[in-house]
Order: sequence, then C-alpha cells, then structure tokens
Amino acid sequence: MAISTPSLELLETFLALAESGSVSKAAQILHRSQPAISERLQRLTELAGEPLYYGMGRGVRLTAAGEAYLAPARRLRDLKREWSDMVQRRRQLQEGVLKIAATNTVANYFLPQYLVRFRQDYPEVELQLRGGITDWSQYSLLDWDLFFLEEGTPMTGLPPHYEASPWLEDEILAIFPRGHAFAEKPKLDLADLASEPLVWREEQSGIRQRILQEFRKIGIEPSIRIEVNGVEAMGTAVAAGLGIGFITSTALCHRPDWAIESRRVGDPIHWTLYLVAPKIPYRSHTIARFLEYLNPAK
Amino acid sequence: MAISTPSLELLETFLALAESGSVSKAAQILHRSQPAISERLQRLTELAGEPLYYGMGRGVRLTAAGEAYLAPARRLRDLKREWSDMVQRRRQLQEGVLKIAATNTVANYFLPQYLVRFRQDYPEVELQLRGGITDWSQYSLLDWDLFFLEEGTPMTGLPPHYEASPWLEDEILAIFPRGHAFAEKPKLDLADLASEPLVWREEQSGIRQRILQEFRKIGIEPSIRIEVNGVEAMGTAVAAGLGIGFITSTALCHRPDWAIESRRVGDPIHWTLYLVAPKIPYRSHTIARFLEYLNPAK
DNA sequence: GAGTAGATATCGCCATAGCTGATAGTTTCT
DNA sequence: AGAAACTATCAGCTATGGCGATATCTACTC
Repeated sequence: MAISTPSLELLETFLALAESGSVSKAAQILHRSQPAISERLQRLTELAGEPLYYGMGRGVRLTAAGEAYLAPARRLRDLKREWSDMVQRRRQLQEGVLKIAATNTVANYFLPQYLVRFRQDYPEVELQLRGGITDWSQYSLLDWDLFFLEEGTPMTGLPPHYEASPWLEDEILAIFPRGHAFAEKPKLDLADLASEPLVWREEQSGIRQRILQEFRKIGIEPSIRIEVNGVEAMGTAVAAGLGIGFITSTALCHRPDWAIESRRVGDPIHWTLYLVAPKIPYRSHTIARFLEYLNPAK
Repeated sequence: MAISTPSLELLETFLALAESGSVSKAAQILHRSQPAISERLQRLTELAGEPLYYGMGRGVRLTAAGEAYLAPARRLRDLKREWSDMVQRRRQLQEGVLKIAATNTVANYFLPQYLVRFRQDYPEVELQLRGGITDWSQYSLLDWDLFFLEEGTPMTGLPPHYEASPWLEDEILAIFPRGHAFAEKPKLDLADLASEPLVWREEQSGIRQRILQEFRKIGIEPSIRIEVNGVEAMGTAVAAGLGIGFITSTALCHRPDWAIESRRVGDPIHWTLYLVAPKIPYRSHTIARFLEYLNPAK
C-alpha cells in the first residue's frame, strides 16, 4: 500500500487545529471556511489511516496518534519557514555569491571601486573575484556570473543565455620616459611610433591586439621585440627606458608615481571593455543588483 | 511582499530536475507530462524570485541560486520521508502506545493472557496497563484507550465516542473453608447463605454489587459485617474461616492453592465484564488490533 | 430533563489550479 | 546545414478543493 504524504498545507492545518484546539478556530487562523478545514482534516486522517482527533462538542482533542504526529509536523513547518527565510535573505541580498572573472588589468584598475561600494551595501554577499585570466577557453564560462572581455579578444563561444554589452570606453595612451623627445609634442601619430622601440604586452592582451589593429590600418606590421607581462611590468619597463609603451588612461591614473609621461596617439585610439552577464531573465538577485552598480546610468 | 512557500510536490519536482539534469527526465521520474513539469518549475522560479536553472539545449543546469536551494529542499524531502515512515510503522504496529485501565481483578486475572500474546506479536508497541482502579470518576477516561467495567458498576458519563460491550461472561461462585458443611451440597441457594457469616469485597466491587442485587431479588438485604479489599484478601479470609465469600470462577482457577472449596449459587449467578473502547471510526491501529486479540471470535 | 448555544460533519455548487496533447522555438551534434 | 533532442507555450479539459447552507451532535443551563 503506497503511503502518500500530506501536503505542507495539510500539516499546517493539523498544527492549527492542535494549537487552537478547535476546527473553527483553525479555520479563522488559516482564513478559510470551517467546512474547508474540516474536509482537509478528513483528508489528513485518511492519509494517516487512523483518527488523529475526536470531537467533544466544544472543540476537539488529539488522540495518541495525533500527538505522535505533532512532532514531525512541527519539524516540517520549521523547515518550511527556513525556506521562506532563505528566499527572504536572498531577495534582500543578505545571502548569495557573486563570481566574477576578469583579466588582471580589469580586476586591478577598473573593478575595485565598484566592488567596494557593493560590499559596503551588501556585506553578506560572498564576492569571488578571479583576476589574471588570460585564456578564457581554459575555463567553463558557466562557472562565472560575470566576466569581462577586452576589445580585440574574440567573443565566440559565449553560452547562449549570456550577453556581452559595452561597459566602459577608454583611451589608449602612449607612454615614454620623462625627458623623452616626445614630451615636446601635444599628441603623437602612430607613424612616429613605428620607428621607435616599442614595449608590448603579452599576446592575449586586448590592448596589444587593439594597437596592432591600428598599425595594420595604416599598413604597418610592427615587429615584437620587447614583451612584458601585465601593466606593472609595462610601467617599469618604460620608465627604465626600454621603449615606448601603451596603456589605458584609467590604468595610468592609478600610477602617478611612475617616472613616465603620456600622450594621445592618433585619432585618438579608443578601446572598449565589454561586460558579459546573463541575459535579464537569467539573472539572480545578486547579479541584477551588482549590474546596477556597474551601470548607474542605465 | 509575502513569500509563499512551495509545496512539497514542487520541491520534489525541483529535486527530480536537479538529480536527473533535464525536465523531460524529471517528468518521466514523476510520471507526469513534460509541460506539467515545465510549468511547475516556472511556478517554483516565480516563488524564488530568481532563476534556479537555465536550459542548454541538452538538459538544464542549476544556477548558483538553484544550488543554494538544493540543501533545504533535500532536508524537506527527508522529513517528508520520515513522516511516511512513521505512518508505515504505525500501520504495522511497529510504533504506538496502548493505555489500558482496569480494576485489580481484571488486570490480574483476566487480561494477562491477552497482553502476553499481543506483546509477543507486536513487541514495539508500548503497553501501559494501569490496575487497581476503584473509582473511575477520579480519572479522565479520555486518557485511556481501553478500560473495563464490571457488571454492577455504573456506566454513566462515558465519553460519547466510546462504547461499552459485554466482553466476558463468568459465574460467581460461593467459597468456603475446606470441611465446611456446604461441601455436602452439590449447589447452594442464596437463601442458605443469608444466615451464614459473609465476607464482602470493598464497596466499589462489581461482584459485591452483583451479589447484593441477587439478594434483593429475593427480598433480603444482607448486613455487611466483614469487608476485605481485593481477591487475595477474600481468599485468605475465607480460608481462615471468617465466613462465606464470593469470587468469579476465573479468579478462582488462578488460585488452586487456597484451602477452600467452591459451589454454584442460585440459578447460577452470571456476571458480565464489559469492555469500553472507542467506537470503530475512532480506533487507532493499535486499539483496533488489540481488540481483535480480545475478541478472536468476532 | 428539556431547551439552547456552540461546534463539527455533510451536501451541492462552482471556480480554478494544474494536467495533457499538440506545436513552436532553441540548441547541440553529425 | 540538417537532424535530433529538448524546453516553452497554448488551448482545452478534468477534478481538486473552497464556499454557503444545513443537518447533527455535544455540553451547558434553567
């Protein structure tokens, strides 16, 4: 004989009966009519196979069987409340996880200000920031809530429910050591730079790809002689006089200490950072809220 | 914003999805059509307020939110199973309580054989036998599953969902010391006894009331000079020669060691023991089964 | 004891939640 | 690019469960 379990509603009804001591009062508590509750309790009795209470003219009283079922019923109710609490906490962002993946450049120079403000408002949300990603193909993109693509990086293979949108537009500046002859000029041309020794970022760098693309526009294929890893290395290399480098203006603002100067290049060279996030219907509360912080305008 | 909790069915659906990895498979597991499950999951998502999974062409995958809800959902399922198990155990009498109240006479001489057999078959049921009840009015009858009334005891004030039915019919015998002149007679008349010294049981005794009733039938109101408490005292008092006593034949059979003899009295005098139990729709599994043991014929 | 107030069970009706089958719209694999 | 696998949506229907009215019962009171 199969035993079908009563619904939570049935158990709530039973508890209301047990705690109020009468079917009518239980009906009031649950905002139902008395016959409705009466019927529910009959259903419950049916499921238990034995009577759980008996009427006494004034109210009802639980049988031994009823008393026995009281404890598990209460535990089920408690667990149900636990669920509600969890929904509540997640809605109010008192609980949750936010997993972000980014390159070192983005993680170090673009994101921190947003993360700090978000964390102040929602300290309970667990922030997982993974920087230093160079090759997206090595990661399962589905493991991340948010990630960033630099212009010049291929955008193929995105999971279908994610979408990429331009997030920040920045300018790429040329940097050179203090005292370099370029300091005389208000702005530089790409053609000027082609004859100079150039310091390049690593191959996966969006900046590098973007600059190469500009060179190709004017028919130049520069040779890569000096290659450094990351923004830091770029700064020190250029300051040391290894050559001319390229850097986003945002990153540069963070390091006024470097002994370098910067100038605009070309038209100038704009560079866009793309934000990849789940499409709207797929966003958790956490993601949705954090995106508001990232795009206060929208 | 009110948070309504999903039903257990919804949670089972969610778990089936999580554990099978696809809506269709979950539908198979739950023996429902695929659209039904799809709709259930949408309802669940609605309740959570954020997506719990996303489709990927082949099956679905849980979001971080989905993973977070997995644990409480599992706990709820476990508790649900616990309930089912409890129903099962109670049905099979692997769990339960049976509370019986009786007079000493019934508890000591009539019930033990039934209790022993029941206990052998259902050792898990907790038997609570309360003997020595003399005055029912002092107890809340509702606290007992079963109790016994001796003929001659008033049956008023029974809770309405209980019913009394004749359980055992026994004969009341007169007892006297070995060597008494009554030993000559094959049977005795009440009138013979009226002139003898009589040993009486305590006032609440059903036997005493029954005998008095018989005396009154023939117009005799015997005086109560010797009163003893309980069957044991009756046996020893009569053996010692204090007078003629009355005892049920069943009780007598248990004490062949007493130095007494017995004879039928009157027509003879029958005495009925009534069993009081909840009416059929109010019987727990335990009560119902034990009654089968008490009335193997019926 | 009879009457009455208070409480529960039953009945008929009705709304609607939820299931089914068909179909359209995706994504993945070959 | 085509086929297979899967999910979402839609229209229609069934039947569960709620409501109001009423019957029935118990307990209290005069």
